[in-house]
Amino acid sequence: MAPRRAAALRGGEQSLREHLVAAARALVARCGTAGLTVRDIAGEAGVADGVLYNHFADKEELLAHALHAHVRAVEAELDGVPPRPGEGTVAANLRAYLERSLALHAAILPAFAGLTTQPKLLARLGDLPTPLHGGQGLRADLAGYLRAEQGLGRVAASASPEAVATLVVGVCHDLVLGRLLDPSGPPPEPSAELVDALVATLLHGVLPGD
Amino acid sequence: MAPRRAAALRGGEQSLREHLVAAARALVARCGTAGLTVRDIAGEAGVADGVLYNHFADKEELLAHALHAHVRAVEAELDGVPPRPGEGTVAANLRAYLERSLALHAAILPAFAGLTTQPKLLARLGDLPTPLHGGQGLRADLAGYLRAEQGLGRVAASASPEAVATLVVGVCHDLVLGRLLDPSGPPPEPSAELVDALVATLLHGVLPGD
DNA sequence: TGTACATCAGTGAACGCGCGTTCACTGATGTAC
DNA sequence: TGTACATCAGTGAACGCGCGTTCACTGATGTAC
Repeated sequence: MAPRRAAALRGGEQSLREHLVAAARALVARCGTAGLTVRDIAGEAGVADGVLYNHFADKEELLAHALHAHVRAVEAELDGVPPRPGEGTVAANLRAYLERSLALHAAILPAFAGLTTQPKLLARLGDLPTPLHGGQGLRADLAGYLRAEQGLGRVAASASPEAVATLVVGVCHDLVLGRLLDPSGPPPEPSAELVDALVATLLHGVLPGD
Repeated sequence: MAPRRAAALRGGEQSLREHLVAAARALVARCGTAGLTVRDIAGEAGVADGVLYNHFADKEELLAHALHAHVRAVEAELDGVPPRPGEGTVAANLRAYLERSLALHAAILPAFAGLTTQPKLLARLGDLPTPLHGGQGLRADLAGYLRAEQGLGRVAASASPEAVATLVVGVCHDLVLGRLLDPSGPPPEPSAELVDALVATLLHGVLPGD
């Protein structure tokens, strides 16, 4: 009772299911889910076209797992830890959050681009055990950080942590989407000047005499 | 030398080309370009499947014109005129720009969703005479408005108009994208409280004692 | 230890469907006489 | 004015392709004797 083993797995110890998710994840990270075929995935995995149906109900279930794995991998690769309230300066911490968020979205958004038009895949994603953050975790972290700084008096009590978090995440969407819609675009990183100006705006606002 | 006339045009005076663009525009506005077939368009137009190739090189050229028309129509429908520097208060004007931008993106982004994954269509869009603004016009308007207010001393000289414009447009992307990725989402309009908080953040920043 | 057999995950050719696109045909209108 | 013909945009059945999915078959491994 030990049947055939996939040629691609000879010598490895991974299960074929995990192997398929890993292959799909590599492709999704590179080109997103749109235009990705089951044959592409089987080819990347070095495995027969049909096997995936021995482990997943359909293509979307496999892709949902691949997206899920990708997001968790990117989050795990974010270097350093999020800034802690009371340490350093609020300016430096806000900049750190902005840069973390930019890195996260630059790695994740391309994979999610086109997802809005794949309701079947969105539904499969919703079925996964841990609801997928998709950058929402970082947004909540930032809002929490700001609330803590309000408690310490380093951020105005009148400020809205949710509004700031929305502005920060929004900027990331904007910068990454702009690049996706213009393939001849500039290098991935936004200029240090723009990041400076964004942080300064969030800190001081635009009104004169602050 | 007056050949056959499309059944759907009987009584109308539009050219079939314009009729096709209008039909495609209606569908694109409703459901975006992803999953839209040439048969859907022909059906909406009440016309034979093949006619579009008498007027356009391919499906993408027609869709590019449809998107173009849609953006211009939405821009034309935005009510009122953009705030003018020196009039009213900066706070009210910033809010007006934010609300204009939200309305614009709510109407346009769904049609652009999934565009990142259609390079052929992106290329066709780039071929169109007027380069498509896609909300970039409003961004430039806002930056220009802020520069003018700087000249009048109502906005700090140290502020960055580009950063503020990026934050405003980014928020719109964020709010609309969030709704697209969660079909069970809340009503289109973000709460007045959030808009208030966003404007206040842009005006005053988060630092205490401003 | 050696041989015949049962198991069942992996294999990949084949199926069916929907899509973009083509093209032989249709038929309303203008022209020739 | 009336009739025969030429024009060519519109028509829609058909083509070819690529996709997701299926399923009869393969063959490495464990079991029976």
